[in-house]
Amino acid sequence: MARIVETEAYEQDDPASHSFRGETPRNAVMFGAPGRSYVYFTYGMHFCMNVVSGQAGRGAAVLLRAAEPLRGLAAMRASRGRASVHELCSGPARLCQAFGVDRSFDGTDLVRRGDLWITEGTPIAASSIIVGPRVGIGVGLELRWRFSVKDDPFVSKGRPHGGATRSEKTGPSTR
DNA sequence: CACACGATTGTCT
DNA sequence: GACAATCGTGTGT
Repeated sequence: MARIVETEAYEQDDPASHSFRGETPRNAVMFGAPGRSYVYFTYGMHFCMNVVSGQAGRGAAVLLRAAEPLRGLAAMRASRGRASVHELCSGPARLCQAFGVDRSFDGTDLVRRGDLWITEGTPIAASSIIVGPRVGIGVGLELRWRFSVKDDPFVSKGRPHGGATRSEKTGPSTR
């Protein structure tokens, strides 16, 4: 179980989004019902997980980039190899590895409690949410759709994140 | 069918 | 800070 502390949004009219060029076998889940997980394989070795966030047919999702481990740390370490608590879930692929998320979780209903789900967590003050450009993309940098908890030690090290704060809502938890 | 390229991470210098 | 690892996917021939 972990508390999500960093996310990025992707939309269909967004050159950085996997859904930008339309539906394909890989991103099909993105165009389906919201609340499901879109898991993709990248760099020949990593999985990353998103929460489908648009209406069916829209192709929008939120990438989960980092989380604070809360329970089941031993299992996370077993999946990731010995690592400090700060390195267990601080990155989209690390998070997936810690939770054992692979392509078989593509399309999982994250609203319903099952093997993997997300539920509402403790509210985070709008003033504590940092907004900035997304990480690891070459286009769409003008969109500041990366959100993270200010000064949270479990945020990924993808890039310095000194943006302005903005309004948002909560910090849920997974499994 | 061939090929270029990742919404990354870990290791080495 | 630089770079290798490693292969599914999308695009073009």
